[in-house]
Formats: sequence, structure tokens, C-alpha cells
Amino acid sequence: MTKPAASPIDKSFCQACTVRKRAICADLDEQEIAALNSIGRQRKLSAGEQLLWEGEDAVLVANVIDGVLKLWTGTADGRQQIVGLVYASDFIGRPFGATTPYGVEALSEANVCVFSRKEFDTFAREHPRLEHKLLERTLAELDRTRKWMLLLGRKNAEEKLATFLIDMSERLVEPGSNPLSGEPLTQFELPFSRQQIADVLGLTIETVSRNFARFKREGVIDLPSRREVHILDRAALEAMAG
Amino acid sequence: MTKPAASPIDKSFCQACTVRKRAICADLDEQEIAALNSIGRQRKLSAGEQLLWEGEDAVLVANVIDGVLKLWTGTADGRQQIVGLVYASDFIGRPFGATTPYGVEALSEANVCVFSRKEFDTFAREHPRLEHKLLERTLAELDRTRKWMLLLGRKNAEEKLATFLIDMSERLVEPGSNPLSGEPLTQFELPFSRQQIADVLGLTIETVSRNFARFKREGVIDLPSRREVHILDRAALEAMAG
DNA sequence: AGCAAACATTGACCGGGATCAAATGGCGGC
DNA sequence: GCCGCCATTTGATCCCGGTCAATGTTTGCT
Repeated sequence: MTKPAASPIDKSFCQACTVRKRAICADLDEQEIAALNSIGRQRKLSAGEQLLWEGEDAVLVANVIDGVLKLWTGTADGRQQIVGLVYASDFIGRPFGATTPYGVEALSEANVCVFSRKEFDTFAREHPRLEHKLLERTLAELDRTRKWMLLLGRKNAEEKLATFLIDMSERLVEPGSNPLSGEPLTQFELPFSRQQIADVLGLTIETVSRNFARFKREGVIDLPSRREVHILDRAALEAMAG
Repeated sequence: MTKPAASPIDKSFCQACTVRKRAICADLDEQEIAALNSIGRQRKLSAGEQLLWEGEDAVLVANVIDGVLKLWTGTADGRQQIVGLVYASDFIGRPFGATTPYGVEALSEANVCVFSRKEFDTFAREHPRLEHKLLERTLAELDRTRKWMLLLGRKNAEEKLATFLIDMSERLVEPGSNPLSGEPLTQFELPFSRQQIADVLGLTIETVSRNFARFKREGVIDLPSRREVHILDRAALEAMAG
């Protein structure tokens, strides 16, 4: 149910949303966005908070407004693999499906715009432009995921870590802040712990640490603090990435 | 342009297509299917023949009518990773994209129904039911792919091979032939060489061979010939898969 | 049938990354 | 500032799976 009169400065309304033009809602008109707004609500997650659990009923889907979240699965004995990372404007959850295929957990503080999965499904089926956006996003995500399989299956530790750093430098570009969009960063703050990096790359924390130390020793990167990375020699890093 | 009067026994026409009810065309009506038929054509591939090359312009998309194909990427120095396997009724190619993200090669003799990517894109955008089918398929494929990342990143050789055999026994079920659909097979013929299995699992051919030999020695499976597999103790195999 | 080439198995050895363990460092709370 | 906790680094050792090499087995061709 739409609120009688949403204030123009109502932060919960889509109009004020920072990802309005980048998320899957981008192509919707005023009327459609109002309808979508009426079934969604904003939710704040703190770092480490889990939004969805693998195997549970697929109750909700969401858009990421800001923050970084991980998608993960694991084996019975506790080994964990991060199978995806989602950033502002990305979509979360499994529309048109009965169960959630992997856990979703916030790595940083994050804001998401959540919908009941069933209501979202119905809305999506009635709005082909939305479904089209979702399709394009899903196809792109599938491409990215498959590319990552080459890393997991065939690259060694050095190549994995170098690829990871290059990838981060390209993805952590603040979309609004940087006018030369597309330019990779030479310094950035990792939103991940060493363990999380290990879980993305299919390595152990020790191997990640040792290779970071080596990259630093060789002058390829600098590590001013635990989570800060400066890329000193991008060409070398790219060569290492294979 | 539709041919003046397609014969009812014209094998090239969608009506006669064996995957008519399972591929993404399933929800199209007579008129729509005729329009789609007019922009597609059937093509036969022999084993080992490559249909699409990684990095080239995305010129075509296709439906698989029968046969098995692999999707693959590799590193500059020749290491290869199979990032997907496609069977009858699956969709191939990258709609709404400029370049083909990975190579597509037939593993067995195969028949595919190919479309110009641009013509397909246009048709899809005009037919939301088709786009919806494609979306559901892509979402399912993404789930499957992410599940495979756990195998590549965190499982050891024994777990990888056991998982692979379980997966094959579930996927190689002939859709029409078996009335109890969903029942996994206890014996089947692998459409892959040892090298291809290695490239799916991120292992070497020797490790695959040694583990097959061990599984056989332990009485979990039997290998009557190079490509035939009998599962003798499914429970044990599932336990090994982790 | 006989041959060659491709494919697969088996063996010996090695090394990269995992594992186990200990030391170090950074950060929040008081 | 000091303390305690936890993340990270560093070190020592081990072992799984890769590499190299030789042998065995299909398969297809003439």
C-alpha cells in the first residue's frame, strides 16, 4: 500500500535512491517506480549480518543501495567458498525459485532495498522492461562467474592474488565520485579480511598473507595498513595475473 | 521471411523439433514460433567442431537440439578450464552482448538451431514470454555455475571426481526415454575424454585416471570400457562427494 | 590383419600450497 | 597509556596433486 502522500524528500522513496539510474529499476517510469516502491522497503545491515541462508525458502530479493555483500556456500566440514560479491546497484536473491541457493552476508555496513520474492516475481512478470534489465544483469553476472572459474580451476596462488587485486582496482571505483569512470584505481581500501580474500580465491589465509608480503617485497604493491592497497607497478601485476 | 507453405513433415520446422517443449521456445504460440522459425536455421556439428570462439564478435546464438557441447576459456599458456556443459534444449551464446565470452565446442556430434544474435535480440525484446524463459534458464545456470565454484575452489581430487560422477548420473538421463524422470542412472556412457573431465574439474588427466582406478579398486564404480561407468555403490560415492 | 596415432594408465619424483605452531601487530576498552 | 583480544604474519614441515616418463590399450585406416 502506497503511503497517501510521499514527501519529495522522503529518503525511503525510490526517487531519492542513489542507485535509481543504475539498478534494475532504471528503465521504469514514474508510475511503475511508485508501484515498485510500494512493495519494497529499505533495510540497514551491519557488517557480518546475514540476510539470506543457503537452502532456506526464497522469501526475499533485494537491490543493494550501498555497501558490499558476499554470496557464499560451504561444505559440511566448514570449508567456505565465496561465489560472488555484490556492490551498490547489484541485485540479490533468487527470483522465480523456491529456495535460496547460497548465503548472503554483509561484509561492510550496507543498505538494501528488499522485496517479498513472490510480490517481486509478480511485478516483474508484469513489467518486461524490468525483466529485461534483470536478464542483462544475470547474463553479465554469469559471464563474470565463469571467468572466475578459470581462476579457481587453473591459476596458482600468485596468479590468483594478482588477478584479484586487478579486479578490485577496477570494481571499487566509486561510480559517482570519479568523473573519468572506467579508470582503475591505484590505491583503495579492501572491504575484506584476509580470510575473506582466501575464501574468494580458494586459498588459505597463510598463502594469501605470504603472497601479499612477497608482492610488497618485490615492489609491485604497497600495504600501508591491513586493508589499504597501493598498486605501484600495475603492468607487473597484470603480467602476474596471466 | 516464412516459406509459403512449410510441409508438416519438414524436419527443419520447429513443430518437428524434439526440444520444442523444453527449450526457451516452449511458451511461444503457433504464430510466434513461425516467426522465430523464419530467422533460425539448423546446423549439424561434428565432434570437436568449434561453433564460437572466445573474444570474437557475438554473431550468433543457438538452441541445442541434441548432442553435448562444452563452454571453455583458457590462459595464454594453454591451460584450459571448461566453464559449462550444454545438453539438448539448452541455450548457447551471449544475447545482448558485443563479444562472445567463451569458446563453444561440440564434444559429440550435435545439432543446433542457430540465429543471428542481432535478429534474436530484436525478436526477444518483442516477446516477453521468450525473454522470461531465457531469464529463468540463465538464473538456473548461474546457480549451477556457482555451485561448481565450491568444487573448484575447495574440494580435493576425490571429492571432485565423486561429485562429477553423481552430477553426470543425474544429468545424462534421457528426457524422453525414461518415464521415471528424475531418477539418476546407475550406468551411463560419458561423453568426455579423460582430458575433458580434467578440464571440467581443474585437475590433470593423471589425477583423474588414478582416482578412477582407485574408485574401481574400492568397488565403488566399475569401468567396463573407457567411457562407460557403472555406479556400484551410490551411497559411498555421495559420501565421497562431500 | 597390421600398423600408427591417439588416448589412457601407471610409476617415480617433486614442489606448491596446506597444515600446524608460534610470534607479532593493531585496535578497542578502560 | 596499558592491556587483552583477535587478525595477521612468519616459520617449519608435510602431503596431495602436478610433472615427467614409460608402458599399455583403443580405435581407425589401409
